[in-house]
Amino acid sequence: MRKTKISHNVILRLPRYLRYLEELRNRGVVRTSSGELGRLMGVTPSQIRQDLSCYGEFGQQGYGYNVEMLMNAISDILGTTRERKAVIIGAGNLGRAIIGKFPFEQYGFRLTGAYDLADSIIGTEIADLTVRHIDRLEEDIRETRTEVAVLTMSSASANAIAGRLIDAGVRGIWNFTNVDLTISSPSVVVENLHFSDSLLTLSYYMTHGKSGEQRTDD
Amino acid sequence: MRKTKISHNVILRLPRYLRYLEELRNRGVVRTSSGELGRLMGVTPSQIRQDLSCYGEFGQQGYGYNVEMLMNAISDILGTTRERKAVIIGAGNLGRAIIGKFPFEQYGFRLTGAYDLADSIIGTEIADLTVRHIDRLEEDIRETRTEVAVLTMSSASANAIAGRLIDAGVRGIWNFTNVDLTISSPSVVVENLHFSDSLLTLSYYMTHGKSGEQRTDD
DNA sequence: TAGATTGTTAATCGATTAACAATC
DNA sequence: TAGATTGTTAATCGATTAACAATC
Repeated sequence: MRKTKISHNVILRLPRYLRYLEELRNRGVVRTSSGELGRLMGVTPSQIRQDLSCYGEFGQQGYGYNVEMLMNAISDILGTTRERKAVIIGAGNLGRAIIGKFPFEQYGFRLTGAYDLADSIIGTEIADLTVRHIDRLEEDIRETRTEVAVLTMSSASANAIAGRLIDAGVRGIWNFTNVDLTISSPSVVVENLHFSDSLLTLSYYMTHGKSGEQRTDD
Repeated sequence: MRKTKISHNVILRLPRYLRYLEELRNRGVVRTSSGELGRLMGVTPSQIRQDLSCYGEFGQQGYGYNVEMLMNAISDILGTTRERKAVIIGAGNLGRAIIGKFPFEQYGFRLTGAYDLADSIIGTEIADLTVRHIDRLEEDIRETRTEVAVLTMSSASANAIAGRLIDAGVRGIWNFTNVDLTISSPSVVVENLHFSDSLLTLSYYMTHGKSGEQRTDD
């Protein structure tokens, strides 16, 4: 049964399923089951079956799931099968790391431009991109019909740049800056990767122990 | 009333509260309320009060919360008030970005070492750290009693390195590699920052629309 | 004082888990 | 066929929201 409203939690688990399925495939495993996958991932078989049932039927009674098929299904659900053009704003170390190392193509993205405003960086080549001046941003986005922007510049200008991007037609923002963007347009998707929130979570669990760990003083 | 078992969701919201409180303080706001903060953040006042009540009482009836005081309280809950030594493994672009830009001190961390295995990188200086050969890892960690490691090297060696780190005494791992670490020790805390999961989530919402958005064809 | 807002208890809502008939 | 495992419905569990007495 396909659900109309799918919860955020389900969606957050999909990439993880994909990751583990990939691992199975790389090990040469052809077929799996909710039981096996659940054991591997530390989740209940029920949850896996429930999650998948939001999108259709991908298994077979008595058999389980074909690893390759399920991977393809989830990839498709995640939308990696359509190509989306992306630009990256900020070509400092973080921007360069992402341009150079992150496998955008694997997830259906294609990086078509990198922008910065430092003269020392503009014109330099990273991977096969030439860093351009940020003044070109709107023009380029409109011309190439770019849907996605990756924000790797300083937090200070994040909201201003986000506004410009959206005006130029960008529909999705992958935000590495440490601020929550204030965006009025309800159809624009923002995905935040707040390093500091993540480190604070680590700090919390180191301070308090995981899962209500009992404190013993001996 | 202080809760014994605090849910992960609550913990994930704490850094965000802190972020918004900081913004208020920077705007010169001295006092706030669950109502105001909730409007600002897009959460219910009830949730804020419930969340905070897990840790104690921080407000005053009829008044609300003192911004500075609440910030300090949450910082303390998150454990940023104790100093933790950290090393970073992998001094490529991502590692350098983090070493150079990330304000570890603000969150109670102090970066004491950077490691890599490329000869071209070893010995170079980043911020005020000199990159050392990864062979020194265990010795240094033991000597300095380092609690935390940041993994910014390639995914391939992540699990092997994690094992060495834990053997040497590391209790917390901030994992930027694209794999889930398999760690047996139950007291070791791992916080993952999987770039690819994040981008796939963006991809999902761009494909399906946010919050069950209705599709109209005209 | 009157108004505002807390902390907490109760009510609701949603997500996870368990159970099981269907069937490969 | 018998065993395994699905997809789905029902039961449980937990998290969010609402309500309200306490009180600044």
